[in-house]
Amino acid sequence: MEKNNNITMEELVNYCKQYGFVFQGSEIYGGLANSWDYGTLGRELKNNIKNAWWKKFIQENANVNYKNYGLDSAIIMNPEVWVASGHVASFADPLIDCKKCKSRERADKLIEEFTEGKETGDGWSNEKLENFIKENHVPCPKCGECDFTPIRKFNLLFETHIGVTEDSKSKAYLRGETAQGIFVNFANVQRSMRAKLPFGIGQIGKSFRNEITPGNFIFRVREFEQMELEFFCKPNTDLEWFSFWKQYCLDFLKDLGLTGANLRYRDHSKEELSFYSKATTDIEYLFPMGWGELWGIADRTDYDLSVHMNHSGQDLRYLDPETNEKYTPYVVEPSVGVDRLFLALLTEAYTKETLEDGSVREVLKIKNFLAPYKVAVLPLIKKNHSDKALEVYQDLSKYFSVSYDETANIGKRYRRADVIGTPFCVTVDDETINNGTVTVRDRDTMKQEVIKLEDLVSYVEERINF
RNA sequence: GCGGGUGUAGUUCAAUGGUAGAACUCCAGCCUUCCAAGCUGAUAACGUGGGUCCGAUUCCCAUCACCCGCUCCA
Repeated sequence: MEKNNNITMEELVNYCKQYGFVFQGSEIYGGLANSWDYGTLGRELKNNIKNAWWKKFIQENANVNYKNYGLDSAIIMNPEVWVASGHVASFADPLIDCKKCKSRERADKLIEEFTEGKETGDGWSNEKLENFIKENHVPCPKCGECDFTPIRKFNLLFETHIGVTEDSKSKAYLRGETAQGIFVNFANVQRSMRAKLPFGIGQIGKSFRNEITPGNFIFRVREFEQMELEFFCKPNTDLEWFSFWKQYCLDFLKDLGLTGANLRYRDHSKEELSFYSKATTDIEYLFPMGWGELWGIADRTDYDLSVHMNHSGQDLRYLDPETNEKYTPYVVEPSVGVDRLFLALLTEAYTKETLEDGSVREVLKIKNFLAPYKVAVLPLIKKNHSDKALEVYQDLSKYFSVSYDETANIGKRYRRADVIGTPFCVTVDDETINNGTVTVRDRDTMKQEVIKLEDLVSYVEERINF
């Protein structure tokens, strides 16, 4: 299987732990499966990723043909939202285990395969599914036996209760995607922003899914962060916008520093398409464990707004001011996981570089605007220059995320900055005290430049923009 | 969920049924006017719970976690 050989997953996990990007969740209690905590540098990187997305998908409106609006909706919503969206029903796959070989199967899929598609098992009760399997001796595809456990439903939505009593009336769900918060607020945003089609609503936030099989470090976890844009457009213009956003997302990824060789589109086949979707394309990245979905771009048609209209009884149609027609907008959804993007960026950026003298330099070659720290301030000699260096550190901290390091010799401190991707090292020496100049050293070229202290902020500012 | 592997310091690796060793890292100090130098010192580990045993990091069982492969994937 094809893999990204730049770094193994194990090395990446260690790197993240060592330098404070990602820690095992609840580590002192033996961990909790598939939960990870973002450390000091991880939070910076994650935040920079989110800011970049927000800038490109919400803030910037260079294209006069549309406008995108921001939103931050609640994680816990009225449970009817999830009934309407179909999550309560379809997140509950009917799963059975083979008692002989312990493999787990979907009962409806087994029947579908067994009958070669004549029966799909869709919408059947558990009893009906179980009876059909027993009566027809549907075999386990692994071992051929027909000896299954009863059907168990695994609801992928996390359940919780509102209020202090655990009665069924108070049942609520943690959102399984941020998208529904957008759909239920479609009319609110449209009205309050006086928005005209086509327009998008985007938000960044945590979502929760009881995944059957999580794994691969932060690639698939039960608590994750999404950046979703729901782009509303006139019916029959959806495929154009679908193509548009496909390209826009790919360009964005390249702007973040992912290389084309590690990116590809993968169109969903008809069989694979979700029931709501007319077309779906994944942008996949070549992770250390192989190709994996990074970004899903889906043409959701008018499915979402329609089901919410039906279920809530509210009119969510759009009155087109040009034609005076009322219609339900179509939706194109580019949806990307922050954690996956984080993983992709570290996979891409981590570099072991052999220098001319044969020594090896570990360096995180990440774009400047994504780097956790923009500048490292270093006194050349601790006892001579740290007072002045601390002054510089304090001043720069007003503008950027800055680190300070006075331990060990200057070369070592340069390397420490390299390994976490800090683009600039500012060294304070006698010249700083006497002439007000500092040496700025570049992470990628390892070249140095002497500049005036008063020019430092603008020097860095010019080089860290997205 | 299945199969395989691995759990010893922050990291990489040793050894051992009876006081767990090292390298790198980190920290303090010395030295040092620009790319992991050197010297001195300090901190730091047997995933968790049972069992066998006089005694378990070592053997056994369970469990937890991670990695690899499959499976799955709104």
